[in-house]
This record gives sequence, C-alpha cells and structure tokens, in this order.
Amino acid sequence: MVSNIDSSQLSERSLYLFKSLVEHFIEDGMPVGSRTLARDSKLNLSPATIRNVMADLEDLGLLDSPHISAGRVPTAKGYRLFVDSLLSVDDLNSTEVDKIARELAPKDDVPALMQRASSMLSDITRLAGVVMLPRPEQSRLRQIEFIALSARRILVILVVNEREVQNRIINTARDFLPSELRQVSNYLNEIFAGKELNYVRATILDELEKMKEQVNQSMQAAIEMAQTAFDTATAAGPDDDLLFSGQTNLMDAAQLADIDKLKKLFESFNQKRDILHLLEQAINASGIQIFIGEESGYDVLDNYSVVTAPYEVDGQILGVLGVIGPTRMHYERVIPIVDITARMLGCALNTKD
Amino acid sequence: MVSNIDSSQLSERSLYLFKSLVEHFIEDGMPVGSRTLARDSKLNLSPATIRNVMADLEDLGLLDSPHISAGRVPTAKGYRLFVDSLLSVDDLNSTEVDKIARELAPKDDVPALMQRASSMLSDITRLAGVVMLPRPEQSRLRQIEFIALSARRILVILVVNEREVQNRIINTARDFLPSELRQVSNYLNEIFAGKELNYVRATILDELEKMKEQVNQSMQAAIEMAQTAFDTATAAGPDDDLLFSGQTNLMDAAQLADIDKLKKLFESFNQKRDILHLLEQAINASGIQIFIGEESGYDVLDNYSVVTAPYEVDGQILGVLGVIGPTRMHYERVIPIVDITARMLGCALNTKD
DNA sequence: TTTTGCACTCCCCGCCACGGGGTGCTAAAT
DNA sequence: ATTTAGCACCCCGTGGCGGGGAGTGCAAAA
Repeated sequence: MVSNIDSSQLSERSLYLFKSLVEHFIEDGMPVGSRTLARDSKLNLSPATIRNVMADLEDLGLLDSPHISAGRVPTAKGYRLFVDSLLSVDDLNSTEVDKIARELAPKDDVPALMQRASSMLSDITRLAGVVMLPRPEQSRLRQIEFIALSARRILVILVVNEREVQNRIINTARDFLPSELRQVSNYLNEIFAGKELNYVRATILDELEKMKEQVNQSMQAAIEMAQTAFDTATAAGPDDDLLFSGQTNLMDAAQLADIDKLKKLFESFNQKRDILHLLEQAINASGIQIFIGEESGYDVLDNYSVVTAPYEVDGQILGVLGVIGPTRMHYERVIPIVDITARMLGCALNTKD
Repeated sequence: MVSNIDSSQLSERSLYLFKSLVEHFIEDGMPVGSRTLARDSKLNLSPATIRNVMADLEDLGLLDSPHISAGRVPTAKGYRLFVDSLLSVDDLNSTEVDKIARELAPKDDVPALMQRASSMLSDITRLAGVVMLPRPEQSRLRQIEFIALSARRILVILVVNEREVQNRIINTARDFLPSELRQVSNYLNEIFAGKELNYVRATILDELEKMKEQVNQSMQAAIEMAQTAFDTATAAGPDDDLLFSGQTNLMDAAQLADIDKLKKLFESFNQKRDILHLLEQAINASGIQIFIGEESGYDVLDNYSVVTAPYEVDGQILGVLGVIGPTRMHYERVIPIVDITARMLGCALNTKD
C-alpha cells in the first residue's frame, strides 16, 4: 500500500515494457528477461536498454528478481499498477455470455441459483469461485407461522424476503392448541411483517419484553415464543453464507512448495472467516474490486488474488461474488466474467421477486 | 478379490513378520527391508531368512517391491489380510471418547449434528470424514401444511421423520383462501401421515389421480397441489446427502506425484457420486466395513482406504459414516473411532425423537 | 540516450562416483 | 530341511563437477 505507483510517473516506454513483461509472465509463469522482452516487444530496443528500464522498474518495487541472473517477475505492487492502469479488458466471447445467461436463468430457488453462480465462475475461469449470500441483516421478515408438531413441539416458519424460508423447531413449556397458535401468529405477523430481521431481534423483542405485563396470556405466550424462535434463528444464520466451488482448479499448477500454501488456503476456505472479511470489504466499494496477493492483509492469500464484484437488485447491494486464483491469473478475462456474472445474478434475483 | 489370503494358509512366523512389516510401513511410509525387520522383530532371525519369507509373501501377492532392491510394501491384498485377521484394535483413550460424546450431545437439529459428526471424525483421525445423511427413502411423512404467501403462491411444508422439515414454494393456477388451504391440508394429512415419502410419490399420487373425478372441487385442488408439491420435492432431494470434512488433512503428506491423484479424489468428493455409491454398499453390511485401495472398484480411491460404519436407531439403519485416508493409515486407531462415532450418533439421534 | 562488449552470476542439466540399503542365489552350517 | 553366511548385484539418493544458457551490471563507445 505504501506509495503505489501511478502510471503518470513512468514514461510511455517503461509502461509498455512493463505491461508486456507482466503479460508474458502471466502467460507462462517463468521469470522474463531482457532478451525475450526485446524480441517480443515491437519496440526495436536492445536487451541492454531494456535491462536499464527493468532495473528502474525494480527500484520502484514493481518487479522482483528471484535471483540475480534470473529474469524479472512482477511484485504485488506491480500487479496493482498493471491491473489499475494498464489492463485492457477482454470482450467476452458471446458463447460464454450465453452460457452464463442460461445457467443463471431464474428458474429455481435462491440457494440453488447462488450455487450455480459459484460453479459458473469456477468453470469458466478455471479458478475457484465464491459467492457470498445476502447478509441476513438485509432480510425482511414477511411472515411467521406456527405449526404444532405435537402439543409442546412447535415448528416455527419464517418467510423472509419473499422467497426464503427458515424453519426452527422449538419446545414450549406448556401445551398449545392449534387455534391458539393461529392467534399467536396473527398477532406476531401484525407486529413483525416487513421488518428487518436484525431489527426485530435487536429492538422489537426488547420492547415486547417491556410490555409483557400489560397484555393477556395468549400474547405473553406469543412474545415468549417469538423470543425463542429468533434466538435459535440467530444461531443458524451466519454459518453457510459463503459458497465455494472449483477449489480443485487451484491444484493444477501446484508445485511441491505451493502445496503447503494451498493447504492453508483451503483451510481458510473451510473456516470462511478470512475470506468473509475480505468480501465484506468489497461489498461497499461498488464495482469490481481486486485484491492482489498479501496486500489483502491475509497471508493465506499470499500469491493469490481475489477478484470480486457486488451483485445488486434495484440498486441495492445484496452480496458479493468473485474468483480466487493465483496472482498470476488472466485478469483481462477474469474481470469481465466476474463483472457480468454479478450483473446477471442481479437480474436473476430481480425477475423472481 | 481373486483368491484372498486366509491367515490359516500361512505359518505363524510368516504372519508375525508380515504383521510387523505392515505396522512398520504404516508407521513411517518407507519400504521396509529384511535388515530392519530382523532388527525390530523379537524373533532372532537373520535377514536372509526373512528375505526368504518375504519372497514367499510377495509370491502370494501380499507384498510388493517398488523396485528390485528397495524394501517391501504391502499390497491392497496385503492390507486386506492385515485388517481382517491380524489387526489388534486399540482401546480408545477415554478423553477421546469423552470428546466424541460431548460433541455429539443431541443439542440441536439433525443437519448440524451430522456436520459435527463429520468434523469429529476428521479431527480425531486427522483424515477426511464423511457422513451420509439418512436416505429420503427412509423418511416418513409426518405432516403436510400449506401457508399462503399470496393468493397464488403457496408455501408447502413437509415435516418428515419427526424432525426434518422441507419447504417448497408452489404457484397455483387459481386463488386459494386460507380456510381452503386448511381444508386441503387436513385432507392430505389424513391420507399421507406416517407414509413413506417415496411410497407417497410412487403409489398414492397415482391412486389419487384415478379417483379425482369422484371427489369435490376442494379435494381435486388438494390432489393437484400434492402432486406439484411432491414433484418439486423430488428434485431437491439427493443433492446434499453427503457431508465431508477435513479434506485438507489429506494434503499433509502429499508428494508431487500424489497431488494429481489427490485432485481427482477431491473432485470425486465434489461430485459425490462415487463415494455415495461406495457408502451405499456399506449400508447393508452392518458393522464396520473397510474398503482398501482400488479394491473398492473406484480408481479415484487407488491408494486410499475408506473405513465405514452404519449408524442406527432402534436397530434401523439410517445411514453410514466413515473416514477416508491413505491406505497407509492407522487402522487400529481409525476403526474404533469410526465405530464409536457411529454408535454415539445413533444415540444422539435416538434421544431426540 | 542507446548500444556494444565484457565479465560475472546463477540455475539447470547431465555425468559420474559412491554409499546405503536392498535383493537373489548358492553353498555351508546347524 | 532349515537357517545362515557370503557374495554379486541393483538401484536410489546425494553430492561434486563442468558446461551451457539465460540473465545481469557496468563501462565505454556510438
């Protein structure tokens, strides 16, 4: 982060050479030296000249050499410059766009849709895909119903956001009749309908608690049941709000040395914590967001980049999706894919409501 | 499978040596030769003698030598003999038993319990754990309810096996009043309650179809709705009936060559198909079941073993759980762990009902 | 400012030698 | 008839050595 390089600070030529170097490296993963660069770039420059330029770029922290006398390799800072200022994004080949559109047709329920979005991302990019599900804070309660399983075991059904359904089973201290349950749910629906889930939890339940003495017995029961229901509801929430797929794609080029890092990365996929935090950062900065290597602040991501885009419905951001792969990835391809997938997912979610 | 070796076909001594060889190899993963074996076994035999024995064992297909002049390594057939006749199973250290018991305390819903069982297995064995969820065939429908989301969108709730809940949203051709829905669900509950899900799908729905003309309009609606509900219900079923965990444990010892196999294995975890089939085989043979290497018939499992045990409630097998790891695993530890986890899971499921 | 020339560095590869751990076989010992 | 000793042999892993290749930095020429 310290002193990022701005493209205006460098000559046209340096930038051009830098760009081709990065492209070259992304292509075949080997440190690239002055000779190769001299050969491949249209500029008719001798290797020596290019060496000078490269030395300057190295001083600026854009390049690194694994050893003296190997070629140069882009640093995280280098990728940053490349991605921010130098990258010319591919136009997506229309069969791919079609494929995305087809897969994300709004034909079934939200979780399945999300799952397909994630698989899509990994399939097309041949990297790992990730989709962050809409955070529960943004879910509005639409309806609450109670069904008696037996006299004291009651199934609570929360309908959220028009399409999501959550269930809990709660055990009550005393028996309830079906008619009583209907009363309770009517009462709660009146209070809760349209409210935000967290708001319900944080505020309304407290208020209800306070007025508990002033209402009749049925309503007291209602309040208690609501409390238990939302209590257990909290617990189940933030567990599976990340959907990964295609992790195995990352095993492709893995060298012996990498496998250890890869293991750590996979573990952090399982724990979800780090990745979740990262995506939460991305949720606010609307538009494509790219985290390169350890600059993300999570050292499991050393040597890996994350490309994210938020998806939204009616201008309201619901979540984030993206792709995780080696820093040395084809950004020019990945970026538009992530971008368009986010848009299409937004559409798919929209038309369903 | 061709001509498995029976321990009675071999001399006491051969068996003893074979056993120590396997143990030795499991311990440190290197081919073991006559010298080492002569040194470590209490028998006072010269390496030469042991070489003779080993040559015999190799002829029987129990051992293999990676190259002439490396030590010997057990074959799948060898492991089979070892596991079937030679293995002395560890007593579980009581802190581990406690841990399992604590984690599998029946404190919450079935999916979470299953998930914890899987994590447990992988944590304690340091291998990959897998739990197969109760197959839908064995689920009895307990209750069916309809909730109106709007006039034409109806939430169907299936309560299955006392504790599982499934939801679908269906769209109807005409409007329904809540009172009408109550009628419908009463009607369907009367017919369906206690029936097996698949049976309902396969048989009852057909019968209903036939008698459709003879009943009144409400009942016709009921029949139609039941049809749609169970239609969509089928689709969602067999997707996530396997819970894996601790896959990353398998990356520990992975050599460069292994990583390719490992990738294939991980991919088959994702597709679930092969593993599912394997576990389905295990569901009938009650008790611990061990699949060694490619003898399972799935070549992704080449060099990996699967140790499984069915878990049951009231003598009724609900599913299978197990552990996947390199053929070279500590069976004497893994087996009792899988065994006891299956039992405890059974208990946990039982006390909840 | 760019290029040429040069000395230098480092990795990679093949080669060789060698030691260690193993083997099979045969002949001797028990 | 087993078991052991001895022997020749195998083959992997390591380490040292040399050369070729790719790349570098620097100084001097263009």
